[in-house]
Amino acid sequence: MHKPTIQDVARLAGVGVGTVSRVLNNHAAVRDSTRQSVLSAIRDLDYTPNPHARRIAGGKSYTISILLPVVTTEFYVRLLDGLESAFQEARYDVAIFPLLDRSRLERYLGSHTLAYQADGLVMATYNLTQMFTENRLRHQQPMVLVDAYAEGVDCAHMNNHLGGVMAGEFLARQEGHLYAVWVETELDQIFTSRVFEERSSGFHQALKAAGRTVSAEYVSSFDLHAARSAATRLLDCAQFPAVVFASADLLAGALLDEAQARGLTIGQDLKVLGFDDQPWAQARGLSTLHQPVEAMAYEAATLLLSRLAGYRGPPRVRTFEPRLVLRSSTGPGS
Amino acid sequence: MHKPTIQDVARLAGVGVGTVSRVLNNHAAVRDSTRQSVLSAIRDLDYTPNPHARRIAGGKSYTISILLPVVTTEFYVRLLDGLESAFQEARYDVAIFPLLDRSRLERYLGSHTLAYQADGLVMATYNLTQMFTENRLRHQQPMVLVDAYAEGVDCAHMNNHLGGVMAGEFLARQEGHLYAVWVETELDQIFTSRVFEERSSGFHQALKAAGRTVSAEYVSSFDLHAARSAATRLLDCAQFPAVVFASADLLAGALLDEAQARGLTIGQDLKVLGFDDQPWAQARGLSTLHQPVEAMAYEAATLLLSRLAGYRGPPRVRTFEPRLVLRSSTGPGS
DNA sequence: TTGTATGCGTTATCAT
DNA sequence: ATGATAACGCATACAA
Repeated sequence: MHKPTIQDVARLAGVGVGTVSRVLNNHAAVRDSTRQSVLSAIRDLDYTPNPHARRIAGGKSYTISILLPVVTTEFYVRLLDGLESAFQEARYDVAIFPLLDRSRLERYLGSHTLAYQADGLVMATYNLTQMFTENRLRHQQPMVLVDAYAEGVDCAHMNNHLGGVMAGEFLARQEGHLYAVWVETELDQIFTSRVFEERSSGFHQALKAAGRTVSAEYVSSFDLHAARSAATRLLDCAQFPAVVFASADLLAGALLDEAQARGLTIGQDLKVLGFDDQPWAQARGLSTLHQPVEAMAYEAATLLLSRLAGYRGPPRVRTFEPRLVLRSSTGPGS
Repeated sequence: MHKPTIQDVARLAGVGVGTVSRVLNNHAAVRDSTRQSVLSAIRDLDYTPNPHARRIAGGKSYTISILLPVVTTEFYVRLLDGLESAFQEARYDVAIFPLLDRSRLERYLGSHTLAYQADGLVMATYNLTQMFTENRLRHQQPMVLVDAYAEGVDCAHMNNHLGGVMAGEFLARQEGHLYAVWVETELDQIFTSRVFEERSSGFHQALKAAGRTVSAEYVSSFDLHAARSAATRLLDCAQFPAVVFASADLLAGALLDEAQARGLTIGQDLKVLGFDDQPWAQARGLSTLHQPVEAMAYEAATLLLSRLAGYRGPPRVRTFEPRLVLRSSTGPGS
C-alpha cells in the first residue's frame, strides 16, 4: 500500500507516463478523451505528484517560501491570507518561515536551507536594502518583496508616505492642539521597516502645507504596555482639545483606554486617528487609515507567479494606497 | 555555475559517489584519510546535499514539519527555540506551519501537502484527541505532540494540573479573599487546548483540600484588552485584601496595571500569582509558575528523532513540571 | 574499504 | 497525439 505514483496512474489509464505528466502540467497536446481517462485515474487512486521528484526532474517543486517576522499582528495574518490564496489558486504550496530573531535569519539565509529550495521567495517587511547592497542575499530563485521596497526586485508595498499625508491633511482641518505618537524603530535591527518614518514624513509635509505645527510628539515601542505609557505621558501634558495622530491602531487603542480612564470625551476633548484598521477599530469607533493588505499580498504573489511562468522583464513596483475611514474617535466633523 | 552535486565532490576528492554518500551519512566503513579528503572537497565546493534528491532516493528529506497555532506568544517562541536547537543538532531542517485558522489546518492535513512530505511531524498544543479518534489524521510518518497529550503517540507535555495545585496550595496559605482569572477556551475550536481546564482543576482541588473557597472567578480571552477589562471587573467588586490566581502572566500583568492605576499596594492589598514566567515578570516582580518550555520542546524533538532513528517501541509520555517562582507580587510571605 | 550500477518519481526529449 | 527513454541528484546493494 504505497503512495500511488505516476506509473500507477499511467497503467490504470492505459497510457504512458509521458501522457500523464502532460495532463498534470497542462501541456495542451493531449486529446481530450485521453485527458479525461487520465484525470479519472488520478481521482480513483487519489494520486498527487511527489513534489520532491518534480523538483529533481523538472527543477520545480511548486513550493513558495514566505519569510516574515513574527506573526504577532493582525497585519501578518491578513498578509498570509492574501499570499496563500493567490498561491493556492496557482496550485503552489506554501512554507512559512517565521524569522523570530537575527540568528534564524542567518540560518535561513544559508542558501542550502529548505527555504532556498523553493521555487520562489516572498520576503515581508524587511529592510532588505542593506542586505542587497552588501550582497548577502544570493537568491538563485525569483523573489518578491511585500510591504517593503528595494531596488532591483519586484515589490508590492503600501504608500505609507501618502498615508501620513492623508492623516496630516485631515487632522490639520481639526481644531485643537496637534500631537503625534510614533513607533520606535531600532536602528540596528534587520527587522526594522521604514513604514513609520514614511508615515511621519508624509504627516509633517501635509501639516507644513497647511501651516500647522505639532505641539509634541511621542515615541513608543510596539507593545501595549509601552503604548499605554506613551498615552499617559501624552495626556499628562496635553492641552485640550487635543488632536492626535497615532501611527498604529495599537497606539490609538491605548490612547482611547487612557482617555476613557480619565473621563475625557473622545471625539471632542480628544480626537484620535489611528493607522491599520484593526478588526476592533470599528467596534471602538476608531477613525483610522485602512490598508488593503490582502490586495497587496495577492498582487505580490501574482508578481512572483509571473516570474515563475517565465516573465523576464525589469523589476516591477506595485504601490497600494491606504484609505481614510472616519468613525467617532475624530468627532462628527466632515 | 550550477549548484555542486555529489558528482562534483566525488570528482574533486578523487573518489566514487558512493564514498561521498557514505561519509555524508556516517556509514562507518570508510577509511579516515579518504573521509578527510571528501570532507575537504565538500568544504571547498560549499556543497550541501539536495534534500529533494535525498528524499527520492533514500526516503528521507531530513526535514521536520512543525504545526502550531500562532507564533504570537512568548510561549511559542521559546517552544520553537527548543525544537529547532534539537533538530539542528541532529542536522534536520525545520519547516514551520502556523495554523492560524481552521481552513489552514484542513489544508495542511491534505496528506499530499508539503507538511506531510517531511520525515516527521511535530504538533503543538492541539487538542488532537478528537482527530485521532475520528481517524482524520492519517500520518504515515512519525510524529510527536508537544504541550499536548493524546493516546497512541509520543508526547511531551506540561503538567498543568500540578501547576494548578501548586498555585492553589500556595495561595491557600495567604490571608484574604481568593479570586481567579481564567482564559476562555472556545469549545468549537480545534485549536482549543485543555491547559486552562487542567490548571483550574488542580487549583480547585488544592483549595478544597485546604478547606478554602474562591470568592469569584473571571474569564478573559487571551488578549491584553480583554485582560484589562477582566482586571477592572475583578477589582471593582473585590474585597481586600485580595489574593488572585491569574492563570496566565498576560492576565496577571493587566491586573498589576489596573491595581497600580487604582493606587493599591501590590503584595499587600492585592496579591497576584501568574503563570508562564514571561521575560518581563521578573522586572515587574510578578510571582508566577515558571514552565521549562525549552526543555519540554527539546525532549519532544528527541522523542521524534529516536523514532526517525528506528525506535519502534510503544508511545512514550514525558511530563514536565512548572516551578513556583516567588517575587514581590505575592508579598514577603514565606 | 571503495567504485559501479540500479532505482526513486518525475519531467523532458526524443522518436513514432 | 502519444509512448519510450534519458536525465535529475542521491542512496544503496552489489561487486571488486
